[in-house]
Amino acid sequence: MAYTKPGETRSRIYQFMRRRLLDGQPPTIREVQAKFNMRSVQSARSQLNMLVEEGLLAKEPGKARGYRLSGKFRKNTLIPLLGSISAGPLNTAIENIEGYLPGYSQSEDDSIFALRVRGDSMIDAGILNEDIVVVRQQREYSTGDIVVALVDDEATVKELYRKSDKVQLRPRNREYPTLFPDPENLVLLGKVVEVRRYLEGISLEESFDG
Amino acid sequence: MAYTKPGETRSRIYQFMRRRLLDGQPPTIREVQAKFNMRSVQSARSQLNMLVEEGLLAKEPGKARGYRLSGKFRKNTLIPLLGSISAGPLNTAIENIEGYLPGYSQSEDDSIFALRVRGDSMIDAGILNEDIVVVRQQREYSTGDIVVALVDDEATVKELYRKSDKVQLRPRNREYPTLFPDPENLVLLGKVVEVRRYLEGISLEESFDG
DNA sequence: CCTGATACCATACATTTGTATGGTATTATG
DNA sequence: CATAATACCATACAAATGTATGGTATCAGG
Repeated sequence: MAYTKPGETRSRIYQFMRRRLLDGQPPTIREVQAKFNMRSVQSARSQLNMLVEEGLLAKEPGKARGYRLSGKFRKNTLIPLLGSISAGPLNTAIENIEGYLPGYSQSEDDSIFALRVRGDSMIDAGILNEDIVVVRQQREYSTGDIVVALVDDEATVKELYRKSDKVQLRPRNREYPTLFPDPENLVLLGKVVEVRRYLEGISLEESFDG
Repeated sequence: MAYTKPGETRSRIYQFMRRRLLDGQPPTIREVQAKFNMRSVQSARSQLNMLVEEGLLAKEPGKARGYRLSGKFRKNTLIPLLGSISAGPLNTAIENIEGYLPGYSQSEDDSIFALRVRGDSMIDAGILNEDIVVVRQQREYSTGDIVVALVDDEATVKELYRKSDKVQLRPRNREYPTLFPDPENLVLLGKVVEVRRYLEGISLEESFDG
């Protein structure tokens, strides 16, 4: 019986693992074995080990179904949808979580959250009232970024403009005025990295504490 | 030592399970036991069993980490992002999957897929060029639904209008004409239930076959 | 207070699943 | 062809995990 070319099986196993893990159902080694018609557990296991060594997978040794997607790669997580944001650091806002959205996160400690947009000041950027924006906290912001800023204790979505020391928060709707916040009092909660709109009344995940 | 009120622990266990399962890391019974400071495996197990009986959880008996979220409830799944859609049923289109998006699915056998929008004919509905629409196949469509239709072997996103037997596919951009497709040749691929826009160059999951 | 339901515990056992050891066959490459 | 790397196999064992049995303590309602 011919063997597969070196690396070929491993690549296919990785695809399989990836799908299963993203799907929330980590397989056992023996499931991999069966899936690829191997007659020995060890055949599957050694392939998996090599994937770990290559850094494509991670694992918790000894634990059943212990393979994980490597931290190097994007990972499915739940993004908290915050009901309202008041002043203060984000930690305090965690109190009122309206629900969770399934989404990506690049790195483990990405600070990502979601907000529902009120108003139509960004309508020309395709962000409508009631849309949900996914926001990532950052240190640096560039001109042209769509950001969430805290103005008068209220979160607002605007386009950021910077020229030397002056900062502008521009709406994308001619009926709204550009804001010229005092740079020292400007609080940027993060950059909008994604926009979502649910066209059907989808009740998001209830919040959980446990 | 006082016991918790009936139902209280169970509710908290459910929250825990839910989070872990949505997160793709099904816990073992003993993990639940430890999490809730129980001194017996069976304490945790019986609670979990009751959750299964209540229909809140499902399980694969005998399997390690075999608890799942019940099918009754919305569940995180991966939505395939189709590269291009040609004529024919969806099954044939599965060939060219560009990637996967994390998303919800209501029922197990929901036929859901995603498409990247080409063109700006729906710009007034806040759907821009390159946006991604999540589409659910349906039998019935109503006036006002935003649908994906197959016109000349190409998928197009439009607003559906119906009057007696006449069907219109209206763009939401005055520079584009309304289409009056022959009702018999009209192929509706589904209804747009969600719109997404990634503002950063996010390379979606590579497609996998295995 | 009585009673059933519920929350728990202790312990043992069965199965699933990860791990280890030692081997043969095939592929790639100089 | 010689050699190393790789793809596989068979079998055993150990650890993690699910299951079963038989209990005691607390809660809730009449």
